[in-house]
Amino acid sequence: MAIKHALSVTREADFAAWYQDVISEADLAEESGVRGCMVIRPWGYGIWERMQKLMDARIKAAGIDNCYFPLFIPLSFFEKEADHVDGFAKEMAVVTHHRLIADGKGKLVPDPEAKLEEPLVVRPTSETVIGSAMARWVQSWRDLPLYVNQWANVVRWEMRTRMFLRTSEFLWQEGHTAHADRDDAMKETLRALEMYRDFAENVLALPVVAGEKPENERFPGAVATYSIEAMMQDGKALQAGTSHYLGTGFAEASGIKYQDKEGTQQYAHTTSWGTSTRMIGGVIMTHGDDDGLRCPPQIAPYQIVIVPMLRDNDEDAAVLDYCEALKTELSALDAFREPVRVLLDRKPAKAANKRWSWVKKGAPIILEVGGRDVAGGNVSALRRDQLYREDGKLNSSIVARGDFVASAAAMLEDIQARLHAQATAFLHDNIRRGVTDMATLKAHFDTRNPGWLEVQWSKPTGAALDKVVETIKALKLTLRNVPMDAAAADGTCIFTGAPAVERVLVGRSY
RNA sequence: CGGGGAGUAGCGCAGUCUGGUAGCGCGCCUGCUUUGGGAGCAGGAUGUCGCAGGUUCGAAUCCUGUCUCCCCGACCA
Repeated sequence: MAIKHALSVTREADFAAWYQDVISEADLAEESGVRGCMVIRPWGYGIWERMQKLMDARIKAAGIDNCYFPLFIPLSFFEKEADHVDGFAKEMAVVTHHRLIADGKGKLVPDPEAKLEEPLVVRPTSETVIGSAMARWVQSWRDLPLYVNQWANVVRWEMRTRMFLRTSEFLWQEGHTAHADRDDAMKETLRALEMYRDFAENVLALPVVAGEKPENERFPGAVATYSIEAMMQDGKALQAGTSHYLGTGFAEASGIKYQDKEGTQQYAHTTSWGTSTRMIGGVIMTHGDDDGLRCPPQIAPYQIVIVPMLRDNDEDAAVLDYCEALKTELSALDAFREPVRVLLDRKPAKAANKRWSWVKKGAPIILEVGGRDVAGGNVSALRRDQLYREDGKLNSSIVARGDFVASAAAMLEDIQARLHAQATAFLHDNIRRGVTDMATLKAHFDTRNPGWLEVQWSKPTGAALDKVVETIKALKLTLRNVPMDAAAADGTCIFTGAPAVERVLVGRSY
């Protein structure tokens, strides 16, 4: 029997359309009418809140506290760091007036009298404004290292936007640190990278490759940029988090100086690192299936949803009482060292329709409770990661209530583990190694969902690197990163023929 | 920002070429019948046709401008 899936578009038929369908059908987000900006709906925002909570705990565990800096940054701050300006100038929203005036035709227009002396840009990232504060806060070597993090929205006027993956406004956390020397700053850069890798793997169930970005992919103004790269189900790469060692460039631009133990003035070495709402897109494209999202239990706003089967008769009160008691019992459980999050869906709609809406949203476990379950002391349980039986029917199983409650926490942890295992197998199966010539590389990327290649290269710089980038760009390919755990090079560079020095990932990307 | 497509009810669309005052399906509401797997029948509600100008006796339809979305580039988290 053919399975009738909840979505009308399959991943196989049209991955891009499927992605948008999941976002819409799972009530994650929608268009706002403002160019490139989205309305994040409660289920989508709930996922973000879970990400925030668990990421914030990791940041705080590293001894880093939160703070908040202004949305507006004086233009002059940006002009101080040349590479940074080059990188962001083309995509900044600028505030030039502070008042509107009626034009006499029923319209409001910027009041020419209210033009700002110095335009303000809406932050695309906060290195410059935080740098100016750090310059005040850092005087002595005793003030270092200095750590801050902020949760904020930023605006980058991108030419082409996609829900969660690239929106004009997005939500993120940005960590900024200042250190006495390169070693300490680099240690922090790599600590943040490892924090992200751990978060992606263990919270999002998102397998990633951590590594250093090639020179051409560096953050504007950075000395070194590291990333975690995740592989979507269409084989494309998604940069899911970045960590930058900024050298002394930003410190020189902002005047972050300290007196060392010998009494001489030194520039601090700074870092910055961030993760954003883009991760939600990564979760969708990693764990989603043709029935919608499969939300990893750790970030599911509700892990267990109880759908009562109400029939507008006298039985309903007993069913609801049973469900309330069940909810109380399940809420007392712990999974992943937190109370289990349970929702009793009391909306007056048909049970079958409510069930499918939770399937599309990706609630990890859906419990259906009807009069017969109440009478028999059972629940009907449906695992989102095991939706169908082999015959194509829904894989719901009727189990004794006590047995379900006893196994619920372990079941959630099992769902999390299986999603991770499945995605990890996909990642590993789709990284191909051993390709040493461009003809084979080209042929490889001529196939459907080619995944990535890990190739040996000579790490060219400057014009030589530009040439490599140009060559692969013609194949719609990018250099993703140099995996930290890749084997040592032992051959020749696939691009230049020179002796290879390391291995780099090549693939299409979002 | 360049090339292409599109904006008409909550959603998906027809109507636009050939101007005459708004339609279909789903959804929604009401009633009845159903009820353990996305129900059936009947009745009903919902539109300044993206927005702003213009042409015309008359504009969803023709003209100009503009905004937003989708696809392909360029750009990027």
